[in-house]
Amino acid sequence: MYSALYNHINKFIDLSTGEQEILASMLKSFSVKKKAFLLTEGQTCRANYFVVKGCLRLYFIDIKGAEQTTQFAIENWWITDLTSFLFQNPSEFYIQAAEATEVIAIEQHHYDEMFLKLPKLERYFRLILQKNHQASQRRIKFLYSQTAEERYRHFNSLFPEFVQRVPQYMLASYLGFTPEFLSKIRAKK
Amino acid sequence: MYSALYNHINKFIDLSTGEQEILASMLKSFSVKKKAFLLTEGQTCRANYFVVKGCLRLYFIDIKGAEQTTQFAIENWWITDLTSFLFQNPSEFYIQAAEATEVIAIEQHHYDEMFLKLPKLERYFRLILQKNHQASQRRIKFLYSQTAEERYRHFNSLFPEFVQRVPQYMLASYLGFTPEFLSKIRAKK
DNA sequence: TTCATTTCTTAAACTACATTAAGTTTTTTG
DNA sequence: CAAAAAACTTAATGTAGTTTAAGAAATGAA
Repeated sequence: MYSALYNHINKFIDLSTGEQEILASMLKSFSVKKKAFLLTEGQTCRANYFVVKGCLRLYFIDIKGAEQTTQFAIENWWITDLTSFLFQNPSEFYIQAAEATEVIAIEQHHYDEMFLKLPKLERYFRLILQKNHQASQRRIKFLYSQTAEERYRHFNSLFPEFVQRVPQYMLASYLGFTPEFLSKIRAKK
Repeated sequence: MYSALYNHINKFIDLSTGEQEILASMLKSFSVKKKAFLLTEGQTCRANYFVVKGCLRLYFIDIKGAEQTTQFAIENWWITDLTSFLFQNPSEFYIQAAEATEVIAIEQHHYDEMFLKLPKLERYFRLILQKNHQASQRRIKFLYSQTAEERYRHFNSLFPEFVQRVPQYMLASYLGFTPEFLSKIRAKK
């Protein structure tokens, strides 16, 4: 049922079968159709989502009405609007499936309970959050260090398969420019 | 000696006097003069730094030779180049004191040991990293949602005292524009 | 308290990227 | 598989922010 998550957890800590069962009682697993939403603006973010298969994205709508993608999550990544999730207040973000996606969710009312019942998971989530923090530091450096064109070429060389996987307008907003400009860059060469 | 850190930790978990002593054996505390470096490009980041008093900044030098500030840390914040710290490989960043600063440091060779000896601290650092992740999500949204001028005015209204505290050229690079443009904005009104 | 260094300001010329708008291609859906 | 919707392209025009360069002000050191 939740083996994708158990496998991931076991890369970082050892979770016994008994502990897996306790964890299972606090999880949900389900499919999300392409373009369906797990969160929309104004809603409270109910869960922290682990992607088993597929791709989710986190975005918001800016003042001009344009979608700004701030994060993607593919297989074995967690994604949520952390502030809305932790404090159960209204979100300014959307979480949408960029592809048909299978997720495992831990809802907020189980989140604290999980750490009480399975304190081992403190370590797992600390390590996951460290990876997230590394990713954020890399991301910020990336955004500050290059022009839009360089950012696209660099991203494309690092993750060519991912670039193929999502629509260009999502990628353009993730990289911080317009779809029109992305077209222009691609036409160049 | 380390009371600023103990106080901070005790906001999140309960650490006994005995546990504080164990922790103390893995910490160092020292002063950093204004403009002095805790890390420079090419060096391996030795420690994770907790600011007791003062202000540190994390920055890198971009292709054009300009300093790009990616993070500030004031009282009660941790700062490090996480990738270089965790994997002990050469950093592309500098960590510099923006003011005379007192820090508490945990060096890499004590970091894993700390979690073995004091597993309670898994929770503390998980919660700290959650706060960091919230801050990153806010930061990215902020960078993507507004023009340079709006970013400055917004930041200035949120943290007026901090804006006074650091040189404008550091702030400009943190907000993603040039010092000249910041001057222009400020002259406007 | 003076000299040197660092930081900040001003302004003109420039450019990377946005905007707008129309047309084309691809994907989705009944 | 046809029609509609979504995604992508092209190109002209516009602009927010950069670059360069020089001078002014503030800060720090001796």
